[in-house]
Order: sequence, then structure tokens, then C-alpha cells
Amino acid sequence: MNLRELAQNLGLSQTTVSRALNGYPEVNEATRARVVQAAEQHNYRPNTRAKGLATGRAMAIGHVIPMSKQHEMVNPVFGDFIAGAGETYSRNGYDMVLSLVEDGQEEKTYRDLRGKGAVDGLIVHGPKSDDPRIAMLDDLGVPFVVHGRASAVTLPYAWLDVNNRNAFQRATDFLLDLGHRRIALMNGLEELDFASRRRAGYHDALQARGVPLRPEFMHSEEMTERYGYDTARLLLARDDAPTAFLVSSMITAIGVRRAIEERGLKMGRDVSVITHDDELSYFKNGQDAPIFTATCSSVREAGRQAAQILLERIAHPHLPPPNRLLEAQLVVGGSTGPAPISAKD
Amino acid sequence: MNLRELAQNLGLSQTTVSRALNGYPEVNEATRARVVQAAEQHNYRPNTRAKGLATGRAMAIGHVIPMSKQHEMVNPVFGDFIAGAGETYSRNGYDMVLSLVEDGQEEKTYRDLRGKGAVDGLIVHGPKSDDPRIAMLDDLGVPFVVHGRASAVTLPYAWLDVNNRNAFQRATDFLLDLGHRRIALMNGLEELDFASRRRAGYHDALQARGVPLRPEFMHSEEMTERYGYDTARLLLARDDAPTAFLVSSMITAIGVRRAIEERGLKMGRDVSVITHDDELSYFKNGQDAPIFTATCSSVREAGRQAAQILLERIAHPHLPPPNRLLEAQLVVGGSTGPAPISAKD
DNA sequence: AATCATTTCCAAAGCGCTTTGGGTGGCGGT
DNA sequence: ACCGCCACCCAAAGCGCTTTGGAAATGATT
Repeated sequence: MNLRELAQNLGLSQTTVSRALNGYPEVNEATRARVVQAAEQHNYRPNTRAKGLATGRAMAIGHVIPMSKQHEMVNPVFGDFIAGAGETYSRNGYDMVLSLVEDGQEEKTYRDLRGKGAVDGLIVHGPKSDDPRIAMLDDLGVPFVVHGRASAVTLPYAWLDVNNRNAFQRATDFLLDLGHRRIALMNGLEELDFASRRRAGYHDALQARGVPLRPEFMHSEEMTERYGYDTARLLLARDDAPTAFLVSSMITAIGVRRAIEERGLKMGRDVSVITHDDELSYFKNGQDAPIFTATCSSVREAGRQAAQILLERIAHPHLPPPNRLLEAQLVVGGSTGPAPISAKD
Repeated sequence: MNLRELAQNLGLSQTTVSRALNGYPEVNEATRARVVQAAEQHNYRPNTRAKGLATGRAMAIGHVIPMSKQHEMVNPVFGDFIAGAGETYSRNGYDMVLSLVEDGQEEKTYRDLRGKGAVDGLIVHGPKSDDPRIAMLDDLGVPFVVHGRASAVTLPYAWLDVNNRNAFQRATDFLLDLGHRRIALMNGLEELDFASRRRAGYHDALQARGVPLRPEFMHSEEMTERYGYDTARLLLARDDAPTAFLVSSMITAIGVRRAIEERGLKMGRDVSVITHDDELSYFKNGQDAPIFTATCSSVREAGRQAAQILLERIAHPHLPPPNRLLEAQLVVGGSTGPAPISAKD
């Protein structure tokens, strides 16, 4: 059933039917009711492509998901981020189109999506500190919102980010207050902006207390469970093993926990762990008694808000690009405790 | 830059330019080369919506991701499944459109996507045993492929599934061979078809050896880490605690491990665990020395193949719907061992 | 030189919608 | 009775592409 047929059916012109359906005022309410009812009855849905052609809007948002080439890994937070964004989209009649692209090939994909007219706006995932995509998209003139920031990029752009630096600074402070001095940082890949900000927070906290930075305690990799396990295992085998771990992802923290327990140690007593927690749906950190002490920030909520910002940006492209900085909550769980006396130095 | 401008630029008609670009034979190779070069130079991309309108094909595939209402949870396997499917799509020039929908609302979304003409085909995720979507899509006449099966549906439809029953039967046999008799099953939600097939495999293996089924050892929930922990904790506190766990997801198995270790027991010695492993990218079960004994089947590969089947189905809708049954590998890791003597009954 | 088949190109219709720029009829006001 | 004004509706153009049904030019054949 298309518009023409529907109009014929009703003995009205396409114009009138279209206007009735789209809520224009210049159509009799009685007529509108008739039209709406007929549309419903015939299960009429305006063809997106035709509508898009006529209006010049795609009513779709593009998400380009980078995929690490080496590990063929897609970051698990995307699932929840997209779930959040999807809520906002569907409430506003937008579709979501997804492209999974190998690391570094993203530019072409953005250009394509835009060039083809497949999307009205884009969300940029996983920004690097000096991410070239931002300048490119700005240049292309397509509305976009970055999930995260690109510290080295100076031109204004819309972003939504967690205050990673502050979160990790506070977490480090918390460990220092507990008497820990040998604190390992198990970061994500530091080409990614969020990771370098977290490191900065860790740095600042240590330096403020005069605790020297030890490169052998600072690691940076893709945040798999195995990375957590392997690295923690090596570190715990040292004579001067860390008494605390600051970890960038729940999944990696689980690997760390495995290494701790394998060694016959108890997390929270012998070794402390703080992790960042994106509040992934299948990894809820326990609402009543959190397992991990964690810096918490819902990536799903981030998705919702980023999408909202993007839609506003599409509606008002001339407005200055908005920014939103979400603060993470430091939630105390069972994975932290005072540094063991023997380890104090 | 659109086709008209490009044609004007070249002093050719739109027809010729279109044909040159789309590889039709009736255009001089020299002309074609000129056209292709100009298109490249001007960064020309045909407008998808216009193209779609003209051809009647959307060049897009829809994925409707069900989202559990209660837990607001999106199944973590979707990320990897979609990554696999995405590879196939992009190789074939298809886009992927995603809708996240509350459990049970999926039908409307399918209808919408199809009615709007937004997609040429659909992948059905998370089928229930008697899933109404299949009959509906069949009725709508839209090509689709089910990831999994719906046991109670009799009409022929295209699906791709893991042999869950066989996998869990073999896993149970493996545990029985090791002397385990008290084997707990920690299944996913049994309204989902895969879960009921896994239970059937578990049943069959136990009954073949005359081991009675014990309802108190059979659990079925959404596969979170917490579910694994909570349930295993309760079970392990029993006098007749299970000596082995058969778990439906790696994430839940991690919760089980946590409960085991918290009790001061050692996984693989005191308590055995076998889990199904979808080979999620961030949870690789260790390539050298697998942590868990597991029934392995790459959900990413499933995505690739399901997408492939769908594209073939779109190309040849008249062919009988193909099915593909993937066998899971039983990989022996460190989480299983002989049943403790004391526990033999 | 005339005919015919190929090759190469083109004009125009059409995909299903929105939107511009009116038209028509009824009503109140003068 | 006339005018003007709404309220309601319509015909047709246009979005950017593909595709049908030729036409013109070229080369081969008689």
C-alpha cells in the first residue's frame, strides 16, 4: 500500500493524505481522522527512501564501530552504548545504521555513509588523542558527536565524556589513603584518549603524594580478561609486587582477580583492586554489595545522552557544539582494603 | 555531486554515466574509464535513497535485537555476532540497520522495517521454541534467517544453529566419565530455544547412565555473572553439593568460579566446570591452555555464515530455505577433573 | 552503394513521497 | 449583491537514481 493507492481509496489527493498524516494544520480534523484510520487499517507505512528523497533527510544515524585488527575484538561497551542510543533514536523515529570497520579505515566509511546520504548524523566511537576523524567530519559538515574526547584537537566539536582523569585520580587517592604505595595501573590502549586521561589522573595523584612513578607498574593493552590475568600474574610474582591494582575495565579486573586467587591471595585483603565499571548489563557489580570497588559510569546512559545531543545538533546545526562531562561515582566494594603492613615502604 | 552534475561535467547523459558506473556492457570501455575516473575525482557516491527508490532494493539488512525488559540486558553475544555479519555485509555492499526492542515488541518492529522498505532482509535473534515471528515473517514474505531454531515451528524456514543438544550431551558425558554424578545445569532462560536443547542434551546423557534428574540442580536464568555466583554459592553450601557445573555462558561460569573460590575450593580439583564458550573476542578462553573446559563455537563465525545465507536467500527467494547446523568443539581445559572420591555416590 | 547488425549513446518515464502555488466554495461583512 | 477571507483541498514539480525504448553512428556484408 502506497500513498497514491491510499489516497485513491479515500477519494482524496496525495497532498491531503500526506498532510493529514504528517500533522499539518490545513486539513479538516474529520478528514484527518478518516485518513489516519484508513492508514492504520491498511497497515500503511510511508516508504523511507521516497520520504528521504523528498525531504533530504535520512532519518538515520550512523555508528561506525572500530574493530581492532590484531585481536578481531569489538569493545564490549558498544553493546550497551548502542542500546542506550537506540532508545533515544527509536523514541524520535530514527533508525540506526551500523558499520564495523577495521581500525584506521574509519574515514572512508564516514565519507561513504555521508556521501550516499544514508545518515543525517554520526557518532564517533573510540577517539584517539589526535583523532583525524574530527577535523574530517567537521570539514564534511555532517553533524556528529564524539563519545569521549580528543585532547589534541583544538577546534570545537560536540562530545560527551566521562571525567576519566578525575575518576582515576580519586581512585588512586583512595588507594593511597589506604596506605598503598605500589599501585599498578592496568590501562587500556593509550592511543585511545580515555586511557591517556586515566593515566594522567593516576600520575597526578601519585605525584601529589611524592610517590614515584614506576614504569614497570604501568601497563596498557586491549582490555581482555587474559591481559588482566597475564599481567597481574607477572606483577604478583615480583618481590616488590604491587599491593593494589587500578584497572580500566571490569573484564580485565576479572583476569586480575583470577591471578590473585590463583596465587592463594585474597582480593580486598592481600591485594586491592579498583576497576572502572561501565555498568554493562551482564556484569552488574552487585547492587547490594559491590564486588569491586569501582569508578562507575553507565555507558548506556552515555549512549542515551550522546544520541540526544546528536539529535539536537541535527535540529540546530548552527548552535555551538555542546559538551557534556559526566562524573564517575567512586563506589566502595569488597575489593579494597588497607595495604598489608609487610608491604609498607 | 550528483549524477546529473557528473553527467553534465562529462558531456554525457545520465543514462550513460549510470551504466558506466554500474558495469553495463553497452558502454565503450574508454568512456567507462573516463566516467569512473571523474566519479572518483569528484568523490561521487550515488544517493542510496534515490537508488533504492529506483531499484526497489534497500541494500540493507535489519537486525532486531531483543532486550530483556527486567534486566535491561542486551546479550553480549550480539556484539560478536554482528561483527561477523557485518563483515559479510560490507563485502557485499549492504548496510546493517539495528533496532533494539523490548522483549515481545519485536513483531511491530519487523513489520515497520519491512513496511517502510528500509531493509531487504532480516536476521531473527534469540528465537523461542514456539516463536511467532517466524510465521509472521514468512507471511510477510520478507527473506530472513534465524540465528538458532524454533523447535515447535513446523513450516520450513532458513536457520543457522549450533548443535546445542549434542554439545551438552557430550559435555555431560565427559563429566560422567570423570565420575561426577551430581552435576548442576546452569542454563539460560529456557523459553529460549537453545536453552531447552541444551537441557535436552543434559537430560539424555544423565538418563542414558541411569543418573536421576534432580530439579534442584537445574537452573535457568539470564546469563549474568551474578546469576552464576549466587546460584553456585547456594548449591555449594548444600550437604550434597554438586561436584560439577555445566554452564551456558562464559560470563556465568566466571560467577560460578567466584563462588567456588570464595568457598576455598579449587576449580578443576574440588569442583569441575564446563561452560559453553561463544568465543567472544574479549573473553578468549586462552589459546594455549584453556582455563575452562568448554563447548566452543564461534558466534562471530555464526554471524558471518548467517549473513551469507541471508544474502543468498535474497538473491534466490524461490529456493528452499537452507539450514546449517554447526557442531561445537569440546575443548578440554583446566576446569575439569575427576570427581572427588568423597563425593562419589 | 545499399543494407544490416552492432555499438554507443540518449530522452524520458517512473520509483513514492513532500511541497509549492494555487483553486474552490462557503461564510460574514458591508 | 459584492467582496474578501478562511478553510480545505488539489495538480504538478521535484528529490536522484535506474531503465525502457529508441536513435545515431560505425563497421561489416552484400
